[in-house]
Amino acid sequence: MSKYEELVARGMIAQTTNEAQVKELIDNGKAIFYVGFDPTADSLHVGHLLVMIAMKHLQEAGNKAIALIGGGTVMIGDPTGKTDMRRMMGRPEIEANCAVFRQQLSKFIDFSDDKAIMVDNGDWLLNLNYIEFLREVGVHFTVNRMLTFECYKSRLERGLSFIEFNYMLMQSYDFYKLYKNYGCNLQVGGDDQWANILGGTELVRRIDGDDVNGLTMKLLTTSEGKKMGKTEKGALWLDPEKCSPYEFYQYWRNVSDADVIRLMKIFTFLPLEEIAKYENLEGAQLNVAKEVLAYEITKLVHSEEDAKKAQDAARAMFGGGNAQEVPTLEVAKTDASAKSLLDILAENKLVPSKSEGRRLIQQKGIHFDDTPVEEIDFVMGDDCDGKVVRIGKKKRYRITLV
RNA sequence: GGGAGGGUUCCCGAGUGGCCAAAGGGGGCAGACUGUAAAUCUGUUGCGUCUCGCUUCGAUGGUUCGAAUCCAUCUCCUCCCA
Repeated sequence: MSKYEELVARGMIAQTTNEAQVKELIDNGKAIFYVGFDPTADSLHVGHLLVMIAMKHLQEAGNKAIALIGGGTVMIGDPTGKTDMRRMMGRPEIEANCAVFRQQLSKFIDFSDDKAIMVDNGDWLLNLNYIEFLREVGVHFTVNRMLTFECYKSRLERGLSFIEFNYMLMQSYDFYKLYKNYGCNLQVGGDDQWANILGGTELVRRIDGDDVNGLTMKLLTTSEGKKMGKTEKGALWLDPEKCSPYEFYQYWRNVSDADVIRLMKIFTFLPLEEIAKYENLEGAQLNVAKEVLAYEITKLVHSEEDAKKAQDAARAMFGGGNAQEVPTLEVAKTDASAKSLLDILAENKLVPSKSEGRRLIQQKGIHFDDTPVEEIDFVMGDDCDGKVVRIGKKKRYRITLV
């Protein structure tokens, strides 16, 4: 099975501009492909993961990767799927984000020996001359054509500012620049990027008469059609500081039955034949598949060691065993019998507010040492060292007196 | 520039002087049931020193015993005309 066929079989590919050409490029290691990341936050998140995995697949097949950081486009803001305009960001913030992205991306793709490069479109976008840009790029776009794109159509109802309307030109220009400077011949992105990618391929064709291609990946949704990767805290971050490997593991461990196999094909590098073995599992047996899924992805994003720890912790916690890997909660010796458990939890931000915590206690959602906490002002006492506090069903912390 | 209609709690959306911390739905959280799943049922969903108090309904000021609701100014959004 060729690489392209594998990607299809894994259910990752949504659309291509020219399937035969794209397949030919990828399977022969001739693709010089780029993926854009807008540095809107200080970490990548699960939404980026799919395309990062795709990059790894493509690089393994011998293709050269270009990671484009949108230091320029981020100042415009992609209107696709957005209701409001993006917040404008300052350069220092953007540059800091770029550094993090590079570090996170390097877990997936190999930047050594020019096998992959990272560029910032701020380098060419920020100092553009408006008139020149209009003459060079603007002439190739017709408004009527742009308005036929779905992403703009929907925005016409709600209002679309001129600055956002230009996003497509910027991204198209990126493709053109990369094609010129690095011989980039393929853009890879989420399926929501389809229109922007087409803009780029057409621009290259209009200016140079050359064919470059686009490839989009399926958008991640759960079996209920919801966007994946959102947790109560917002996005599911790849940065261990923002989302611990344990939390990360748990996210995947808890996916719906209906999603496991599909996610496994997309997010792990396990051979398809091996995944096929899990496909016949039913009911509770699927938990095995979920463990594998969670383990593999955690290993990929964090490390094998983190994955092991997370798995041990999860097994111990839910299997009833001795959970050494449970995150610890440090409590000052003087507080253990002086302050109520509720206060301590609130101080450590383990409950969003005291009212919320109070509610949890009333609904028997908080357990101390496996017994439900009954009183709002429950105090743990001095012998709480090593005991486990449980908040809700899945959050547990081991008390350590300090 | 002219005219019309709007900005309500995480989101959508009721509320047009006191019974409003504000209906209903979505989402979230918790409990039951389970397989750390889904579905279902129940509870809950501003904050706190919690049978009470405090802060919220675009902003500021005003009328009133009392305002999300009335008035004024400002601001932002949408639509129609130019």
